[in-house]
Amino acid sequence: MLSKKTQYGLKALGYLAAQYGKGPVLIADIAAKKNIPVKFLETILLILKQNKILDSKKGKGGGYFLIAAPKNISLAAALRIIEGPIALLPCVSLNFYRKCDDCNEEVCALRKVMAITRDATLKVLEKKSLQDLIEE
Amino acid sequence: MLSKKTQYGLKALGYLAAQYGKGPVLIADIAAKKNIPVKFLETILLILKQNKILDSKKGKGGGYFLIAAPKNISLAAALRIIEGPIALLPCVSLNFYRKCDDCNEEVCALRKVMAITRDATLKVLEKKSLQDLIEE
DNA sequence: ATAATACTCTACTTATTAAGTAGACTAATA
DNA sequence: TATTAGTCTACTTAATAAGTAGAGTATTAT
Repeated sequence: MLSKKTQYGLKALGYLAAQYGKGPVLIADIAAKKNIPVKFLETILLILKQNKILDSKKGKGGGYFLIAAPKNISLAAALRIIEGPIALLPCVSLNFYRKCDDCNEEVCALRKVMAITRDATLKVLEKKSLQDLIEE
Repeated sequence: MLSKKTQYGLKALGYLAAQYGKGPVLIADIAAKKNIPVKFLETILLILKQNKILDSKKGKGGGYFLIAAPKNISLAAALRIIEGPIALLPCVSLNFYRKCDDCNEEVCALRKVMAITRDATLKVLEKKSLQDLIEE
């Protein structure tokens, strides 16, 4: 299950996607509209900025905004930044690979199944984008 | 990511699948072969027994064994018992549904995407079984 | 019967992560 | 230069993960 942090982050991104092209949006605005604790949201947006999904402006008229068009940012990319690995086991993660404690990766049956599962999940998440998080 | 508990549980089930039909297997045996802390494994196997995946016999010649043939137990079923929900959000879980805090489920775009993701993941996990966890 | 075997159950402990908060600091604008 | 608004460091609290200890109960062999 996704952490609250990730859920908040994706909701915020959906809101910013809807406002794309309309200039910076206040943290407080997003927090209010999406029912997210302001201080918590600050840290989430900062992480997204450090990872080149968002940019920001300080001072009056400032706020956060998407660097790229919503349809060009996949949910997989967003998820990896906020939540971490998408795979169910570290040893089949494409972006956060870690070796298993002591199973032989060539042989491990669990690994094989989890790699297939990862592919199925990724096929959806790589295709879907922030565009798909925009509410009517 | 799956918890250690779940990884241990699935490895143990894979081992029991390989021994299916050969009578009870000792906890200590499984633990030794699969490098799992014995006491931890005890609690995991007990949960699987309470959920009708395994049965056990006490005393000499005792141990744990699968109730049904490995190919008749899906990974989805095993995962749900040990790990819990397979979906990424409580509001799209088929077996562990919980309402989201304050988003409108009819409208929520995130929910829609996560339901599609769940379906893709389940399509694999429902089809794969303990048979697929048997090592050559 | 009874000793040995092996699962069962209650009750911990310890470490890590999740979730959120407080407050000072820095940059941009009017 | 005052106001606005994001940035950064450093907490706190609660929950969950991961594992342990030890007594109890059922079964089998002698």
